Amino acid sequence: MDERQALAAFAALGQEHRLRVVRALVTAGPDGLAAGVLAEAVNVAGNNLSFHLKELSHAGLITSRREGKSVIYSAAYAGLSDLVQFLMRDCCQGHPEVCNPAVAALAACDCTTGETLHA
Amino acid sequence: MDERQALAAFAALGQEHRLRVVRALVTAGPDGLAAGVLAEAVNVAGNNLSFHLKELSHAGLITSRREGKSVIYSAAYAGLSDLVQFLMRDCCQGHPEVCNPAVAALAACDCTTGETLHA
DNA sequence: TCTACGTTTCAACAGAAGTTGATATGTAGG
DNA sequence: CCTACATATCAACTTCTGTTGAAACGTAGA
Repeated sequence: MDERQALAAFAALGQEHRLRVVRALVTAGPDGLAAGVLAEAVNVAGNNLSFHLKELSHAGLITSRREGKSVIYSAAYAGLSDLVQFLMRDCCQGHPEVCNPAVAALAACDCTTGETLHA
Repeated sequence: MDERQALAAFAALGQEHRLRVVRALVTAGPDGLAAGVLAEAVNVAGNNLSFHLKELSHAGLITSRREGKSVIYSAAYAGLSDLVQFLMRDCCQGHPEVCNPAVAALAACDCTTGETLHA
């Protein structure tokens, strides 16, 4: 991920409705949510939400697929990871005092499979 | 860190000059950089930079201290960590497939002291 | 205290971003 | 094919954000 992509991703996440959409989609998991369901979840008009979804899609943070009449959106887990990687890369330029708290935070996250942490 | 703070932080990082400032400060380490030096580094007029620095400060991403005539800015490592934690917290809502790539990315970062990773 | 230097504040402007309502596309069922 | 439903697009408006130039503040040395 280069600066331009990171910039787009951060800008996308720096908007209330879009941040809520991403959180809702990440929570929803790989199955994702239909645009209409999302619109209700974040309380945004459908046409307006569509605008934000396009923006998030361009930023590489979400993906979409059609299922019948609905369009299902889901979190782009790879994109989110890349963004974390970008932050980590920045924090690692010889100054471990930034990274270590993040590592500790991640270690406290119990969703890890144990393959990498808790070894 | 609550949503409002995360929102402010993401919005702050979603701006070219501010992202460059943060990267420069993170790279510079705890000693930080004077406002004038930063202005040259990111090629932004002093008064304009001051505006961005205030914004980053409000977002909790940087701190400042006066040293003689200069004002020295440095990265708020705790704030950056909190932001990472916020992303991690979101990604951990029962869906390890998001978290694991991030964990792998962090594991590849060689700035860790080895206390948490590489165990 | 006067001057020089570094930084910040302010008002004004220009441009971008978000919202809204109307309209269009695309899909399924009768 | 026609209708109903779900989503997307478009143009217009409003609001927010970033930039600029002028001026103020605060600090250090003569």
